[in-house]
Amino acid sequence: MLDIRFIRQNPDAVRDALKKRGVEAALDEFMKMDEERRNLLFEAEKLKNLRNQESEEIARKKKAGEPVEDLILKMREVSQSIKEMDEKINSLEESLQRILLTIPNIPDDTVPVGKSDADNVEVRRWGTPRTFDFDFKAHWDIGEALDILDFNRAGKITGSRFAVYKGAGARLERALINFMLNLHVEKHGYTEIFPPFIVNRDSMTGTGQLPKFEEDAFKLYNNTDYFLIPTAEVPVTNLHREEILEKDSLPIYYVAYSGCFRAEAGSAGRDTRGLIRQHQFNKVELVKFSEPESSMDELEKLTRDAEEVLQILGLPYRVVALCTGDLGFSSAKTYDIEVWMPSYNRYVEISSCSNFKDYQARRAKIQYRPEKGAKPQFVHTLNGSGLAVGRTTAAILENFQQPDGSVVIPEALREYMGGMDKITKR
RNA sequence: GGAGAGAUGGCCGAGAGGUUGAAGGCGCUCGCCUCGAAAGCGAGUGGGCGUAAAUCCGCCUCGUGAGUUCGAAUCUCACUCUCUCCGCCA
Repeated sequence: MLDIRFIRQNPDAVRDALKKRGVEAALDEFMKMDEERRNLLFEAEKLKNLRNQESEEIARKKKAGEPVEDLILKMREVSQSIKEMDEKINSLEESLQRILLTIPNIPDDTVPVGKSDADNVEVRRWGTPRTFDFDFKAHWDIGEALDILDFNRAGKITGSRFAVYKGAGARLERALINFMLNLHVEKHGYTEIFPPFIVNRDSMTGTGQLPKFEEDAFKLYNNTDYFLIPTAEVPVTNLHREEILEKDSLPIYYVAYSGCFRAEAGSAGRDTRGLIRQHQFNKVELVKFSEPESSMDELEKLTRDAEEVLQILGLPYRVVALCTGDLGFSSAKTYDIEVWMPSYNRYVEISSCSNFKDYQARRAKIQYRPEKGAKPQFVHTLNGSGLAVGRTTAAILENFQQPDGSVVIPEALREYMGGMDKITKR
């Protein structure tokens, strides 16, 4: 959420930022309502001041035994006016809030301007995509041939866009989760969180999934207003919703494994095969809370932390800076890490690392005190996948497949696989 | 699911319609004292909004939302959460 004062004072900057994103917002109407609200508020406050003073007067007179009937009658009318004005103010506030919640974040100055993912800028590459001297297969074919992935039965159990992992496949997924968590906890200094996979509406609003993207989320219908989390970002960022953090506690680094659930509305027909786009998938998520001054540095470090997973696994990847048109709703700056996926013959997103600056913090009211006794300020929040586990499994199957149909397990995962160095058909 | 109790400032805890934004204590900050510390003494100490900012001032805020009233932390209703007992349960 943007600061309403910032919009008031810099409407052109906001308009410009939205244009770069390719988004329209009813700013003129917004400014008008804001002014009306403030005028009404001023009038209402004058009346409230009168009411407070006269109420004390009544108390004083009553105690002294003086008559108060006239005053009470007069105040009855004042109270009625206050009530009417408050109702108008409230309805204006609701409208303003509704608009405010649908205005995306302002892109950082360093974000390349562009319309779509075609305008994203490659920042760096690591590793070299392997050239195959045999007829390589897509991971869904590898998985089914090795009897470690079963999409058909998942369709029977639930429906499309679900997968069953079996045997070494299930173990590989679990190994990756543990490997990633251990790396981030032990080497990068993150604190592990195991969050609820179901959250309430306030949490979804705090991180920006709601109100605008409700159709993307799975909603629970048991007389509750609960949602399945689309990412651990939601529960973990909301850990500190409506809190004032100690300066000394910053930066805070959290890492969380969670299942993730996405309706994938609007992506019908895309990535219909394999593990790339599922309604349910596993992810290890990195979340940071930082002081404003250091959040850009923290974004660089967070991205490197995520990259290291791919480096240790030996998977080629590249990092791209998302352009203004491709930037997520709440993000001020995002790097996508894309892993080489032979079946796609291109790099495929496996992590998205973002600095939200104070946008989520303002929505979720996450503050800190810059100094003892100072006014609280909004922290900056960041997060990134470290990594999407299902896509990592897919990348391992494809990049490390052998001519005989087996798949070599990366060295670093073997201790998590009971020493297994290769998945073969059994 | 049934029965009961509760939710007040960073924490503990009073308050039961009228200078109560809130006694008292703890904690914290600053000052005095001290070579220094402790103790003691004095002062201060939630958040939001009000065109930028400090001060002043005003409005709002005692779980959340509505209501009664000239006036609500105090009364009414709904909701949320916490605790205790019973039931059920991985």
